[in-house]
Amino acid sequence: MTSTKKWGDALPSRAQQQAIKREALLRHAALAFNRRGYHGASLDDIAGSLGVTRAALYRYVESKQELLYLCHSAAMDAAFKNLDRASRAPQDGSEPSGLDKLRGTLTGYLDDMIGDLGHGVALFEENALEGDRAAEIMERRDQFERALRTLVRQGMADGSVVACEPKLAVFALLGAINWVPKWYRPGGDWQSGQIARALGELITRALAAEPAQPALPQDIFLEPPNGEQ
Amino acid sequence: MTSTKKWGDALPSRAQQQAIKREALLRHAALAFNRRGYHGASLDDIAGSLGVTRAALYRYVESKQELLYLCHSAAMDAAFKNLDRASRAPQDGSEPSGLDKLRGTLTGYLDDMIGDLGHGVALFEENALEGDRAAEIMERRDQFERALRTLVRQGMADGSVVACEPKLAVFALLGAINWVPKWYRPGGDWQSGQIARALGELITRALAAEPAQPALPQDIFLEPPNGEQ
DNA sequence: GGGATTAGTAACTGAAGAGTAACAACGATT
DNA sequence: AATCGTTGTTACTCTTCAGTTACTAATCCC
Repeated sequence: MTSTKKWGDALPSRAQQQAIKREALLRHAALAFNRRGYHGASLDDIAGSLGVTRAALYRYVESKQELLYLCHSAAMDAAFKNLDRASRAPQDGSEPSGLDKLRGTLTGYLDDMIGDLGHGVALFEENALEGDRAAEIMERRDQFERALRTLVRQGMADGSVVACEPKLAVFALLGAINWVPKWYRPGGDWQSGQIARALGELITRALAAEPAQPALPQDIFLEPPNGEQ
Repeated sequence: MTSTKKWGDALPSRAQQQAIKREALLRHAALAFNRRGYHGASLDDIAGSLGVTRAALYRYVESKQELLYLCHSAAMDAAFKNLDRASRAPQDGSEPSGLDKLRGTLTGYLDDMIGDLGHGVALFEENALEGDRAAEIMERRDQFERALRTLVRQGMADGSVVACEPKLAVFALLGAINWVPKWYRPGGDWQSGQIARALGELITRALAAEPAQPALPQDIFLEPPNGEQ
């Protein structure tokens, strides 16, 4: 025997399986919360979509509240990850403009939200969070929004962004992005990365000081993907 | 006696009072639905905010579902009212461009949503609608979205709108607008009309073929209204 | 004033749903 | 094979909440 385990190392360990299941649980929960709202989505629904009974979920999560918290926490992780990446990475040798950073952050964030791994889809329903968890998420969210506003201001300073009220502008951008889970259906006509890029271009153009860029990969979209109006 | 009624005609009639109370109920319900979600907002909450007990609400509305329906219905009424107005009214003698119509529709719609009379604030939670009412609202909403896409296409034809995918663009615009009730608080730093106009300008610029217009009443916003970041 | 209509309340009913506890099935380890 | 930990189930409990009913108070109209 080369290994003490059945099937060698092909099967994931117990701990790994636990983690995998937890991930799946978060994804399904986020989907349910998005569709029906926190209070509207019952644990029976979520458990059912996983082919399991409600009681089983408590092996992976201590309460429905924690489930919601974990979704929001993952979303915030993605937000800051992309903010960091976009703020750091030089665009093409030169320092990226405020608008570049903004676009990079939002595009990456959106891609994470709706992409294959995206389970942090729960962005409505923050009011359903309670107690310390609520406070923590609100704090992180405010921090993210402040950072975005700073990027807007930076863009106005470097000439990449038009004069505007940063708070209002950031709300508008986040609105457009956070709305996506309402209509996006994986496996639909569009790929997630495609949407993220196109939408990122579209909404950051609302802030761009420059005239519209010449259509770059935009032209993918010139034809409707199917015949609908 | 000039009138058979106490207080003359100063007091509204019974029927008028009924209507006024119903309006107030809808406003408070919309607010509660927006804040806590349909399932999260209890009728006790809503009744309490009106200084009344839950049972009293049933004088004005036959069920919680109807309450939600009426909110959405009012929102759709506002949507089509503004679509009509903006599509009809010539901007300044000449036929308005696709972009003009789009901006007019969305600005007016948003103003109605958050303005003083705005009680149709409930735009999330459409999934909480059931049965025939759900079908009707969905149908009207789809019709509105189709009309907006048509305006986008029209704008591309007349040169006022850049090449883009209309469906995606409309989703983005509606996202930004529907997000507003999440952060807007009446009596805050900004007036509703001010927000509607500024946000309308901002988001339609995402679609404008033209270079950014020179800052018009935009400059109201150049200074943050109070000292916050 | 007095009878009818309207507005509202307090108390109950029934259902849904979150969380728990007792128990069964499975698997790994020895 | 016997044991122990893990995963999951069934069957409860307890709370919350929508909706109803039977009543009281006010208001209108004659």
